[in-house]
Amino acid sequence: MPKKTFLRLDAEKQERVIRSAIGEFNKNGFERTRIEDIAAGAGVAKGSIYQYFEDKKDLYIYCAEWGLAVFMKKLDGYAPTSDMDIFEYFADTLTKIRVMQEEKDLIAFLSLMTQEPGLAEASMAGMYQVGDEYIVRLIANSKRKGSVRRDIDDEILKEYFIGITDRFERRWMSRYLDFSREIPPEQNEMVQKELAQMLELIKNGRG
Amino acid sequence: MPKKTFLRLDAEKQERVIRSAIGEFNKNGFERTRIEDIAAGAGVAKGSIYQYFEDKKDLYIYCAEWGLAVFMKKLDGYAPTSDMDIFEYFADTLTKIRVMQEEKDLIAFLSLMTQEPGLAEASMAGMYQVGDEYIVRLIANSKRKGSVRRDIDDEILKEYFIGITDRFERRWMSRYLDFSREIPPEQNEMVQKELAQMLELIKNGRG
DNA sequence: ATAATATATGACTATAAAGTCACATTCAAA
DNA sequence: TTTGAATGTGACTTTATAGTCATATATTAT
Repeated sequence: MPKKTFLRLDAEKQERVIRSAIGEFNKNGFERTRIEDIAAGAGVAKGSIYQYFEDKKDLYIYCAEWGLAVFMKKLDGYAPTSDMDIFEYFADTLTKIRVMQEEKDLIAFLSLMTQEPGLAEASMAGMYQVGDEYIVRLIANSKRKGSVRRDIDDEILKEYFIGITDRFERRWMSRYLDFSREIPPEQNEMVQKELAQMLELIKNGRG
Repeated sequence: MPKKTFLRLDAEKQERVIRSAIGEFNKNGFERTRIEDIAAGAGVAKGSIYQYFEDKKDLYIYCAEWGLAVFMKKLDGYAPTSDMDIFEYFADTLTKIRVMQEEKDLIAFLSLMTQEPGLAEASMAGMYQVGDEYIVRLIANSKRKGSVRRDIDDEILKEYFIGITDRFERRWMSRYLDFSREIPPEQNEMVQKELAQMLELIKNGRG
């Protein structure tokens, strides 16, 4: 838990500190990250970090919570509507990728977090859960509408969809990491073409 | 590179040291692992570790290489034959899971390795490549035989198959982690049932 | 049996970075 | 404009553990 001093800081400075920390943790992992570098990156003195947080671990955990909250808020704008079909949802993957691409540092941090032993495991649970809930809802909607077969267990369908989409999202996302802002149109076309093939496989099978 | 002293040790002692190191690196990550603990786990003195390896990093890299070699050898017995169909291959997933389950520590170590910045990235490449090559060969065989449709790019098919199977393998593997040796038969039945549903989705589609 | 060489050990040293703190600076209130 | 509280700072202290080394023990050669 950050100290009250940190919470009284103006939002801009808070974010500067957290983003710097996330960047460093991301680059080096928890142990190899030096508080001094985080401080330098945020343009404050090392001592200040200790005015804000109990210790390095406290800072890390706050980064996790903060990052998770920001990420979830972003994702929220991409939540499936109550009667949305899973295919409609996937059709718009490009938007999702773009949203995530804006926060690539954050996402990299969140996914590395899962590997840090004994730090923020608790915070993580929530993250996966949200994604899972979306898929579960979409499967229910789709079964109701008849666009997804009803003879397969929901659990299996969930794993199947997550397996495929995670893999492709990662693949596509990595294509956008290099571009800072302007994305060449052929990039988008390429993704759309691959997406179409992916959906085709899901719909008509025979791998 | 280990020192010659280490290489002259009898195989049993070498393995004890490496397995202990892998266990510790696995549990704590590179930085948080104490050489003293590795030594204790292997039943040798801390100083001995430095008779065997240049430093901690040297030991880590050797663990990576050793682990990779062991893993590949195990996997080798599970390579697809030159005319094997991808569905035949998947049908026997249970064997693969069992083989991997015997080396769960090793596998956990190898997959965490990818996250350690600047240590054994080079060694990793080989690992993924092998799995990829298997799938590529299986896709070619299957397209030839007609059990996989020919109108989808190999690259897309590869991502699709790896996405699904990775996800399910992870799921199933985690079920076997708790059991040390005797596996209740209903466990195997459960996996077989899920596998059947997974294959059904791949074959006939409609998510 | 003796010498020479290789291996084992754990108390010790060096070092890097976490965490502290006395003092400086800024801010807000009266 | 003075005063008290909050915030900022970086030189200093502490701590943890990587890595060393003098010495002991085991092994091998002659």
